[in-house]
Order: sequence, then C-alpha cells, then structure tokens
Amino acid sequence: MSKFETRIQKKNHSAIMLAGLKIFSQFGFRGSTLDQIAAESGMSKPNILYYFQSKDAIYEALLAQLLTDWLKPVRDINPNGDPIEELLTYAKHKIMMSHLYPRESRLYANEIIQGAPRIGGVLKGELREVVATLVEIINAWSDAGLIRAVNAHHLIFSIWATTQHYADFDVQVQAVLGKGDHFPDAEQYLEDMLRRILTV
Amino acid sequence: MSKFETRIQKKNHSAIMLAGLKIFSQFGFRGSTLDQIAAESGMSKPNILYYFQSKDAIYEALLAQLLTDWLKPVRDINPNGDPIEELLTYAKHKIMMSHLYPRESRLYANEIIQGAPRIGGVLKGELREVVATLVEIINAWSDAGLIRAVNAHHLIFSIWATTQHYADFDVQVQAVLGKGDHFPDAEQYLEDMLRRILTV
DNA sequence: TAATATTTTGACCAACTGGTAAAAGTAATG
DNA sequence: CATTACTTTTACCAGTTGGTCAAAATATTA
Repeated sequence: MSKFETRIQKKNHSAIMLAGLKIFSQFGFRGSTLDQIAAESGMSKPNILYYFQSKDAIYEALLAQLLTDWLKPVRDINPNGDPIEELLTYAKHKIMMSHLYPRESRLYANEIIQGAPRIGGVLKGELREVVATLVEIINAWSDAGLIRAVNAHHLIFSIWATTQHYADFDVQVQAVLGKGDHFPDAEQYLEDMLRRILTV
Repeated sequence: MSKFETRIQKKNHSAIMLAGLKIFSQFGFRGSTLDQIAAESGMSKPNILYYFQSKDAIYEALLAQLLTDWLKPVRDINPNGDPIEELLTYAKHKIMMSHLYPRESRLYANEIIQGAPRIGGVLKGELREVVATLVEIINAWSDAGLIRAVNAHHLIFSIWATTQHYADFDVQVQAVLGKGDHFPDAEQYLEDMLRRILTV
C-alpha cells in the first residue's frame, strides 16, 4: 500500500530516474523531452507517465534527491575537529562527487543557471540556513586563531565553484588537458590552494 | 553591398542578438524558442528569420562574438609584466565581466554543460592554444622564482571557476547572501586567494 | 486455474515548434 | 512622383511536444 512496493515498480521507478538524470542533465528541463527519456529508459512514453504524473514530476524528484545528498556533507562538518582538515575533507568530498556523479552536478547547474525556478525556495531556506551555520563555524575558527581571517561566504563559494567546475565544465577541461582523469591533479591543486588560504 | 548597411538592419540585427542572448542564456539552445526571442525583441517571428537564416544562426552568432571577447584578455597577459599583478588584472577583468555581462557567461556555461556541441572545435583549437601559451608563461614565471610553483592549468581553471561562479550561480549567491552587490567582496576574496597561492 | 490487480501499449489529441511563401507595407532613390 | 529596393506581416505547414484513454497483456493472489 505504501510507496514503491512491487519489484517492477522499484525497477521502473529507478530506471526512469536514471534516464531522466542523463537527459535532463544534458539538455536542461525545457530542452529535454519525454520521448528522449522513454528511449533512454527503454520504456514507452505512456508507461513512464504511469509511474510519474508528469515530466515535471520526474525532474522534481531528481532535484529533491540531489539536494538531500548535497546538503548532508555540509552538515557533517565538525566544529570541534581540526579546521583545515574539516574543510579539506569537505572539499575533497565535493570533488569526488564531481568525479563520480558529474550528471547530478550538471543537473543542478542547469537549474541554477536558469534561475532556479523550481528550487528557489530551498535555496533561500534550507541552503541558506546550512551555509549560515557553516559560516558561523568558520568565523569561530578564525576568531580562535585556528585559521586565517577570510570571508567565510566567499570561501565556501570558491570551494563550490572550483570543485563543481570539473563536472560542469568537463568538456572544456578535457579540451584543454586532453582526455584522461584529471581529478588527482585537481584535488592536489585544491588542497594546496585551501591550505595556503587557511593557514595562519 | 557589404554586411549590415542600413540603419534598420543594424538596429534589428542587434535587437535580435540582445533578445537572443537574454532567452538563450536563460533556457539554453533547445529550451529557447523563436517565439520567445520574437516577443523579447518586439518583432515578428518571420521578420527575425529575415535577418537570421535560422534559430541556429542567432545562437552561433552570439557564441562567436562571445568567444572573441573572452579570449582577448588572456592574450593580453604580458609575460614581461609583474606576474602576480598580471594574473590579478586578468582575474579582476574576469570578475568584472561576470558582473557586467552575466548573461554572456550563462550562455557560455549552458553551451559547455550541454557538451559544447557547437563550439567543441574552438575549445580543442583556439582555446587550447591560448591556454597552452598562458601555461608556458606561468611556468616560466615559477621557474624564475617569481611565483610559487603551482599547476598552471588548474590555477587557470580555478580563476575561471571562481569568477564565472558569480554570474552563472548568481541566484544561489543571492539566495545565500541576500540581494545586493556582492562583487566587491568577491573580488577582494579572489585577490587574497591568488596572492596567497602565488606569493613565494 | 480463475479472478483480480497491476503493467504496458497503440492510437490519438491539442498546443507548440522552426520555418516558408507570397503579398502588403515602407523607405530610398532617380 | 514613380520606380525600385527593402522590410514586415498574414496565413500557413509538417513535425514534435506533453499528455490522455481505453484496451490489451501480464503478474499476483485466492
């Protein structure tokens, strides 16, 4: 009686989510079609609409899952841990996410670039709160002299920007550096950058 | 006989480009429609197609202009200037571009995120070359002991990522920081970051 | 296995898509 | 002012879009 009971429902539900992620992350919401998602998932269009009420519903389900996954590691930052190691762990986690789940990153980027019409509320609500908490932690660290005095907000933005860049702008990175795995170098650079900025 | 002679042609050509920039930067190529561009420019759809052969043509004209404008400041970096000041000038130029022309940045971001189907060649050609030249300059600087030894490629990526972030993710920045002009703070943070990374 | 519940499909629809053709309207020029 | 060149619009088209519906196919259960 509750959500997604049968094995068929489970299988098809996740097949649609996976196909939707692939298509939406590449073309954005308006640029994606149900036919594409149907083809990608190997299902018929009406069958997809049997599991999701609408194209919107698929997209929103993806975004909801994404936001949950993304906010968690920010909350996991320990105010009592070693400041530089805590931030480094977070940054490395983010760059690993860009490596392993670039499509999720691109889906989010597409949504934000287009003005976040569907998750504007979450940004001004949950995200803002989570950031505010982290900013307080960072400021407490610098007040205690454990890290340099930096603009905490822009520090966070710079971590987001530099880590997500490798997922969102992957094509550009590959064009400049050639094909291959550039994440080890990226991670090393990021670590060096953060240590330099944060070390007193 | 040559391009865009009459005043009407000049006016309408640039009106379409402006409207196209606004629409394409928000919805991406496939998410944008000629009707939207027509409405935005205050012209009829057939009239737009009188000045541009197709929807594609408008988009490609915008991208072409963009790439020219973006590659220039990279080429302007002077190998004989003061290294840190040269890179700082470039970074500040980029963040100013994000401030003044966020839509151009978003147009480009949309194109790249979607796999750069139309400018892949330029990326692997001109962009790659320009970056290679800059990388050599930076490496020469660090070999000469004028700046710290850093991964030049990833230094460049981090400048791009952090500066463009304020245009592409503007909605997110506004959601977190509240409405207002956050570019002065962003620029100051960026300067601090770069000085820290680059100073021997 | 028969009855029931779930899943899938084929045919279809109205709205929208990029684009066309021809004619009407407007500006420039002799 | 008349002719020519340029500009704009109206009406239209074929293909695509998100979505519906009823029937068919399949799975589950008594």
